[in-house]
Amino acid sequence: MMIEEYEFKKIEEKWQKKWDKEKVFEARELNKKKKFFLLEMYPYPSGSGLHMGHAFNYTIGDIYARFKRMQGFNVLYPMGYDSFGLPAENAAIKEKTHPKKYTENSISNFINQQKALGLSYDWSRILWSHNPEYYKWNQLFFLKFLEKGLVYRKKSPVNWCSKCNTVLANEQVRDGKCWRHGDVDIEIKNLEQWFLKTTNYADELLNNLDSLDWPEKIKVMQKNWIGKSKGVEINFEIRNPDKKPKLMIVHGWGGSPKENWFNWIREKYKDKYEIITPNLPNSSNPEIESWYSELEKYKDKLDSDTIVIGYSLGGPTICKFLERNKIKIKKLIMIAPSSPNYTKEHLDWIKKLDALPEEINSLKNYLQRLNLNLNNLKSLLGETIIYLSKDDPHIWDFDKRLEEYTILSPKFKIFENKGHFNSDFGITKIPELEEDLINSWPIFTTRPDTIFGVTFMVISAQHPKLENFITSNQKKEVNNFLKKITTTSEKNSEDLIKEGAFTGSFAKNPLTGEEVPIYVGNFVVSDYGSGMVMSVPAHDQRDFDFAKKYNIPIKTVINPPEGPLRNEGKSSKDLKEAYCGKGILINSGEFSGMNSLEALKKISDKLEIEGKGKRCVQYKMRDWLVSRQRYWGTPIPVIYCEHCGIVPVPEKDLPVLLPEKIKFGEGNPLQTNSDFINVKCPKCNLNAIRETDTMDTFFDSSWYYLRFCDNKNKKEPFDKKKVDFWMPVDQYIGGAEHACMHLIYARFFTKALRDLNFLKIDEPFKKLFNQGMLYGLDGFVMSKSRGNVVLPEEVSKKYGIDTARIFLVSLASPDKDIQWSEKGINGSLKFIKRIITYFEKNKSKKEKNIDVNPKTQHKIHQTLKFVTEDIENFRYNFAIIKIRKLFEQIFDLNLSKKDSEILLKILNPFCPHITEEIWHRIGNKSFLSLEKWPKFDENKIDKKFEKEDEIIEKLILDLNNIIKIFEDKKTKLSSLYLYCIPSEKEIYLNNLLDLENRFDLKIKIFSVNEKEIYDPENKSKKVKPGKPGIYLE
RNA sequence: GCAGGGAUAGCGAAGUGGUCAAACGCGCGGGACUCAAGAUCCCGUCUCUUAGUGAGUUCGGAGGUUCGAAUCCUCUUCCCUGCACCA
Repeated sequence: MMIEEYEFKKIEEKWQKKWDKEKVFEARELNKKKKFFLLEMYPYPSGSGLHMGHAFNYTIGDIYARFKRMQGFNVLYPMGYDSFGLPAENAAIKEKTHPKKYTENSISNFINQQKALGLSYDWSRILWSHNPEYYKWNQLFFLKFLEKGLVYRKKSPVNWCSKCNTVLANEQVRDGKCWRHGDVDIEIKNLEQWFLKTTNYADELLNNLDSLDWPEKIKVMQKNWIGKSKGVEINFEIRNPDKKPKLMIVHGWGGSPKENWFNWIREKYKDKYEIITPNLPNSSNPEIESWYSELEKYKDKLDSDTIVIGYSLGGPTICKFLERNKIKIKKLIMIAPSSPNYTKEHLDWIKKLDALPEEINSLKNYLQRLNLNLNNLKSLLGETIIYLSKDDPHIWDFDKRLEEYTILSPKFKIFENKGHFNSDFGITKIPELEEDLINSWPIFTTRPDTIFGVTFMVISAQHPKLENFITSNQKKEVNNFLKKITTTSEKNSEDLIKEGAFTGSFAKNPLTGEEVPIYVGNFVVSDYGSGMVMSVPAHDQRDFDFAKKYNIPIKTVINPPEGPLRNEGKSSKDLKEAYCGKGILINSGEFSGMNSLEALKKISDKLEIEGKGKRCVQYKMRDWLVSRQRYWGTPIPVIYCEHCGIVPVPEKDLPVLLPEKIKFGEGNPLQTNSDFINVKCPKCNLNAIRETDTMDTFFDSSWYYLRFCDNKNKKEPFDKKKVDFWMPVDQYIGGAEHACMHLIYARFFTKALRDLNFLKIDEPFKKLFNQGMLYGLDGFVMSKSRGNVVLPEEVSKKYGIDTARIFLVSLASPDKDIQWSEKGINGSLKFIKRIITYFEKNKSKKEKNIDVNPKTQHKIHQTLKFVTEDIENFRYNFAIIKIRKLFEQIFDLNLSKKDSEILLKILNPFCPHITEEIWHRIGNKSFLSLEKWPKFDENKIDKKFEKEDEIIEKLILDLNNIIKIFEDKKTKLSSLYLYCIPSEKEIYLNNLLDLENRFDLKIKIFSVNEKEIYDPENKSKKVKPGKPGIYLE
């Protein structure tokens, strides 16, 4: 049966073909066996093919799959390709070919290379994301998310990579650079893009982490990424001496700007607001167009800093106006608003009115034409507050009215006895309105205990509302500053000096009443909290640096619990740094003397009671920007219609196919493809255009594991029952680089799909294993461009793929990064050869003289036990060591067929081809890969053998030492006399033959208490337990 | 700066209170086999010493806790990975 090295290749191919042909590794939904879903992160099929790094990766998974399969699990171990994406598109452009052709070529190379590694995938489950049968479901999910409000479109500052020619998600920006192009600074562009509302699940994503069996490192990374902080949102009243914000008041049907409550507001707020009071048509003429034409006059006056009050019918009227003109305002206050939509009940109610028939008719007409789309309106309103009274005679169904407006997520203020707010009391009797008319900004802080130390505010230089703060006096200074920070490209935030400029506006501290200046600064993040911070220079290092630079007062309000008082005998100029710790409050009014923790609670309470703030949580995590301005991805299934706005592609029209005939040149080829862009609007059937952005490829990889459960389904993304059967993934294997991207997105998807009733589970990946990275000879990550790739084909040509597999996993524990080097691979080859030799020898011995020594049994079963545990826990390196040791120990023994087959079985996951071949050659017809994993017999394991072994090993060591000395003296030895304590005599007797053979000596063993003892040098006196006396001659 | 992980014999890499001069592999040295080479097998591989022993110095560096530390604590140097002005 002699197997020679040159046969390796032939054997590998032979078994790979057989496994394929007999569908050995195909998974079925069988309930008899326990399921086990093992998954590796599906690879991007790189054009440069598969290198040793991949081989390392997949070997780790394959060993596990084979192990679990033999253990009797119903294993699902699939493979697919993350085949959309920028690199393929770029490579195709470079090589003047089509991305599809390029990608499919890469995939088929990948498959061949993977098969050559002997990986036991269920190839029937293969999938690739550029397949319309796959990305169709991306589009479906997108639409479902859109319906549920989990997808939205927003204009906001986004990250733009000039080399990728597209926007990037937050997660894809590192150090202000592109994740793919370390040399490209990210530009911030203000674009309208599609976002996935990942933040909806921020809390669940965070909380569930504890329940996951994942490496601590990944969990910590996700925790930091989500970045939850608890604090208080404090309202600071803002004053721009130059410019009063606008307050528009829209009266109701039959009203006029002269109403009593309106005069009251004008009087009280004339200093704080520029008050706009459109005089709308009266009740005898509620013609929709005439109302609009009046409002139209004020169109350009309204801005993002404006507050609008709409009373009664004025509420939905102003809503319609804002929606129609897409005007963003800061706050909408609706008092006793009419229903946003015309309904049957509405009509019934109108009929009951004591009004002229013409009036009723025109009101009916008005309402019918209102046709308000609250969904579109929502994004235009910064904040919405709705006043309702339960006894309002104009509301026919109170709960329904609440529900109608819920879509705007307003703050409802509910009263019991205010009627339609137009009684004799008038609206002046609602103190809450005053609270809503404060022109304030919420400021998030985790340290409300330092609020008495606020000496200035800083708004982000990137803030979209920055303009509202700049006074004409300060315009020049601010613009100079803004220009400076966009031109200096010291993006390394490490060295970024805190800079800013005074905007001219002020903010009023809600507790002290003190006014402090508002600065614009380069160190404030625009989309965290409200983009403005309260600065307490005495107790925050950043604020301190800033205050020093611009000579802003520093007010100490906390003394450290220990150490010198900070405010005593020291002017702020003497302070060297901020004190950021806890302590005792000073200079803090009624809170002075409390410790920080107590004050934090008390101050928060006070702010909440007085309506000046509220406790809240903030997350660092942002919503996931999924639009990409590139061709090679899933088209976003949306149509823009001039009349109907954003219209989702109807589900029946899916998939929106990515056109194959395209021209690369300037920008995204979809934009220049008229066949693709021009469509009829599904709603109104007029000409419309398609969205030309495609989806981030992380969208594809967020649910591919679900498709593996049912990859050929043409009717739906997957059969729910099949997903319920296989999911969650029992063991996921992949690199740590995806901690904050793929692994968060996939978790988000699972939760979102759960809430859309696609599946039941909360978490997709029960266990996660991070394999290490394989570095090239030069110490860098393997990549073709670096020229340091090692191809598995080359290695396996020299040594065989089984050798390579064993070598890779015995180098180090699989979670460690390793550097490739062929150094040492000979050891693995030697081991393979040893296995072959052993079975060759064993076979020729046939069934004679079978070793039945309990010690041998102990060794086999002990090893079996360890190896099983080691593989289970990904300690492959240990498993190999233990198997090697066992071979060493039994090499010369003639084991029973059953015992020797145990050896083959436990080796199979590591070197499947050669073991399968041996299995076959020793006369088995079945596939070794489908054999049962041997069970160790606890009864055969006896620790006493371990001790015995130790003693004998030591003896051998000693003997070797002594013999060497004699050899040096050229003395020939023939006899060995051993003296031991009586209880150990048996041990030596058991090993007598072995020792005699080994040393070619005649051996006599004496117990020290024996009378007839031959001991010329009194060696028996040295005897200790475990240490015999030795005499040689 | 913050968070996480490292530094172990010529190299790779185990080892987280005693059983540790430290698994295993590579490399290297010696031996067996061979005309020879390769392959294979056996032995050795911190230093000194020795009939199998004993002693000393080691686990990035410096201290400490302990009867006892590669392992625990403090400080420190260097390396990697992630995040980064998140209020």
